[in-house]
Amino acid sequence: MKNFIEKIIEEDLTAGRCSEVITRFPPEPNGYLHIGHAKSICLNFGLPRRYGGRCHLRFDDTNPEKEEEEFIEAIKRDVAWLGFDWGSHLYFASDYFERMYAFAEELIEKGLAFVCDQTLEEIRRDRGTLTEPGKESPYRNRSVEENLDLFRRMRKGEFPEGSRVLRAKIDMASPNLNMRDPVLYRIRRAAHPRTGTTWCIYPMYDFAHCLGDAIEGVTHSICTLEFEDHRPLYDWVLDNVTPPSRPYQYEFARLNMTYTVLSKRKLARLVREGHVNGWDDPRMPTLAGLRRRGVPPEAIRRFCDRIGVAKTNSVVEIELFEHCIREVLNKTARRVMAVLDPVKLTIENYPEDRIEEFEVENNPEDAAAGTRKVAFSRNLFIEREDFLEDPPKKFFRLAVGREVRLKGAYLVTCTGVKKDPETGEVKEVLCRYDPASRGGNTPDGRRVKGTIHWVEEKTAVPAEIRVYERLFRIENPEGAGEEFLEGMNENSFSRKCSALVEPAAVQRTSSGPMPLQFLRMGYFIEDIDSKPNHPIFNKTIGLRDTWAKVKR
RNA sequence: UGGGGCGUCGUCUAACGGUAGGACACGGGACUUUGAAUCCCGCGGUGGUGGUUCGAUUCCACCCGCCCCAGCCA
Repeated sequence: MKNFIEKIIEEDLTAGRCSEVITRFPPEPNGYLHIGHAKSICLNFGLPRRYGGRCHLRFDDTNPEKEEEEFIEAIKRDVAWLGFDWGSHLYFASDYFERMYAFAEELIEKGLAFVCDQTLEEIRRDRGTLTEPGKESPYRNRSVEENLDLFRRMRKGEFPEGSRVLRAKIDMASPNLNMRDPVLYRIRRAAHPRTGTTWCIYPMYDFAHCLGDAIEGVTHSICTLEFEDHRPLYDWVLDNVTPPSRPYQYEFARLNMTYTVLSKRKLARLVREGHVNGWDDPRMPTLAGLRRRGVPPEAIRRFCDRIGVAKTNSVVEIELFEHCIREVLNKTARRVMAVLDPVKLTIENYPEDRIEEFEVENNPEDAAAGTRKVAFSRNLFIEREDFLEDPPKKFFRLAVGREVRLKGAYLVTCTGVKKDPETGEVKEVLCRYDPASRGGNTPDGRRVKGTIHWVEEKTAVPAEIRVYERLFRIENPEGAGEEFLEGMNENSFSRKCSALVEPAAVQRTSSGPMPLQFLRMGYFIEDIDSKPNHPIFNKTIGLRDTWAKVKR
């Protein structure tokens, strides 16, 4: 299946308009990358992978007031983690400032750019409106010599910030506002993270981006739909200077996802105002957050494959993303047993001092994952929600008089329950086991509907488990404007501080945290805050839960 | 109301002018030592009106709806 950009590329290749595909992923280092960027990254890096060529990582660092070194490093880390390699092609728009400056002088010499002394307010006022043409600047007809002189003095720092700009001389009556003598350069005294104070004039996006593309020999410059109106300006600049190559811009629809905000401003606000714990909070749709949450990069790549690339504004259901996460984790996550909310289970007819070991599989989807041993005794813990005093008809788990299988161990029948006399809370569940069911088998062929997970009291390891839900309870927080915070889910984060996990869950490997499936509960991964004496796990995502639907 | 874009199952996305297909979601069933996974089956769509054509999602006209643009942000 081909998307429209791939069709364009195939035509270009066939027609000989280019011999290889050179793309670029051009983030501005003013925030962290998120799942929406992943769509662009997969597209830009995927195209040359498919058709031959390369993709550059280019930082669009033309606004020193907003950009930071921290973001540059974070972005590199995230792109690499996603699985893409820019090789030696790491670039910065700021590397081209000198050459861009020369192109600006070329425009001035051709009478196609002028230095404008109007204030910001005057420029705005004279731009006109959507329905009325703008008014030409009184400085529009300065001589080439004067413009050159003024522009050079702008560069030297002779004028205060905001006092003058360089503008393209195009058409103040254009129905496309971007063509009404757009600003090309402005004066900014801020220190740039890379060029420091060597420059005090900085090129605007529309001037810098197309030239960056041309300098790098980019063939297909792919961006999002909101830049469609800028394409005439992209072309104008390249058509009016002598660029080293001639790239073309194509636009696709950015990703939107239900229950998620993806605008950089809103994400930055969540971080700044402390609604989440940083850019890598596991509830964040940032790549750093998803990584910490335990989402494998492969799942993100698959997701980007499946959502496709088109020009239709769309909102992808988060369920598709969740499906991709489960799909990958199901094949790769080691199974272990963990009880998040423990209640004692005592097997009355099992000897007090006996300990058995059972061999269980590490991943039924992957025989190569092998098996491990789990300890079993008279005293266990099970999930509190797996016992019900007053069970509904279709409840397959434990209740007085009912039999269930303890995964991998024995069948047990519930004989009673001990409760706190004050609160009525269940303190302990009592049962008797069937010695003939060792390993969870039923020699007599009887069928048990329920199989529950458990941990053994003496060997279980206490752990903290951090449970994350969707950050927003409303489907379209992005559409809620500035009030999007009101759509936040107050229960998006909770801790299970008295969880118990089997020892295999905390076995460390040298290659970083491994995705785990806590049997019947979901996928989890050890958090970076985790310590050997205080293991912490993040819930990546729950298993599909048909029972939850039956209950409803 | 100027300009630019976009309308296909609930959602996302395909279909040289020739049987509207896939994925997710949803519903049902089989299987199951995870109420998971897996496997079957089902559900459902071309914004509207005309026109061209043997035949239109595709071409044309008009209409309707949605998105983007008035930063010295990107």
